[in-house]
Amino acid sequence: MLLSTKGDYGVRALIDLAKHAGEGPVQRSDIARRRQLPESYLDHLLAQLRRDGFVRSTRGPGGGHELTRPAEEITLLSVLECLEGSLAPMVCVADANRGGESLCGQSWVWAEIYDDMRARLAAVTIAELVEHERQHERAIAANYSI
Amino acid sequence: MLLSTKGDYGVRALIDLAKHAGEGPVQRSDIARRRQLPESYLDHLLAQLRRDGFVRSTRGPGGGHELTRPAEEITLLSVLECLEGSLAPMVCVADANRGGESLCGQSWVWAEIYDDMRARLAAVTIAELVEHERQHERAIAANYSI
DNA sequence: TACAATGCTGAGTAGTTTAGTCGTGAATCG
DNA sequence: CGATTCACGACTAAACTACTCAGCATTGTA
Ligand code: FES
Ligand code: FES
Repeated sequence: MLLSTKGDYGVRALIDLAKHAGEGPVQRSDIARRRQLPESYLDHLLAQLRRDGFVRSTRGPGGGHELTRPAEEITLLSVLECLEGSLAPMVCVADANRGGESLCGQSWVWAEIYDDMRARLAAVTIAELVEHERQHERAIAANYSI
Repeated sequence: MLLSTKGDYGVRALIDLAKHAGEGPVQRSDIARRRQLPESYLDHLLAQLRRDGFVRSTRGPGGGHELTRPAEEITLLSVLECLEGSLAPMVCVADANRGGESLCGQSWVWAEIYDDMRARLAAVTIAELVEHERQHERAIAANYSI
């Protein structure tokens, strides 16, 4: 039932990019270090994200990666489906065969769960995750400053 | 993200047992044939279900498997967790470390999704699935009789 | 132009998981 | 006893995961 690490890692990377948006390209090595990801693995994830138009990359010195659009417009759902493929918990509720007859009498439950899940993931943007993180940092800072 | 077939198969088997409850032990081979499951695989699933107290088995001629309690008391969640282990979609939201600090800023989303999912699965019983199946059968029958 | 910094790509890989099969043994009924 | 049924563990092929690595392509700077 577990997602692979790809989705998690990819979202972490995009959060990092969003946080440094407007400061020019961010390098792979910086993302990897800050977010605790294996750099050579992150490489592949960024490639996929680029293919799907989430990021734009520039080579050469001073190069790196940037978001192609504001973080407010990037939903968690779109990122995860880019990196993980379909998030369907059962083959019979995958997007392809939604018209097909219910095979085993429990598929309707999974269909409901899947719809819920997608709705929740579609309602969260990378920008919100960045905001959450900033709030969390402020809370930590406040704790120490008291 | 996909569940393994174990959960699906196991639920199918329990639906079959529930449907024939009160008619004495049901044999593996019958379940396998009716529900289109590989019999020698079903074997392992029934073993697990027995270990966890969902079914009781008797050997010898006329032996087979029966539910230990009414289908109304068996939730989908309990069956799936028996056969699949934890259904957590991310390690960081697994039951073990629910107290642990959020690691990467998106775990709260997954925690919400996981809670939703468990709630939905806990709200459905094997008895309801049997009822659904019976209604479906009646609908088919009605269609043909017209 | 040389060269260093950076990203791009595909091949390879060790370990794990999935979805089973098979064989042997144990219990039970007649 | 012998047929029937479940019980259990060993085994396996195929797929997937989470990587690493080597080599190439592109770009900025001196
Ligand atoms: S076949 Fe899809 S839930 Fe059983
Ligand atoms: S570490 Fe759990 S969602 Fe990222």
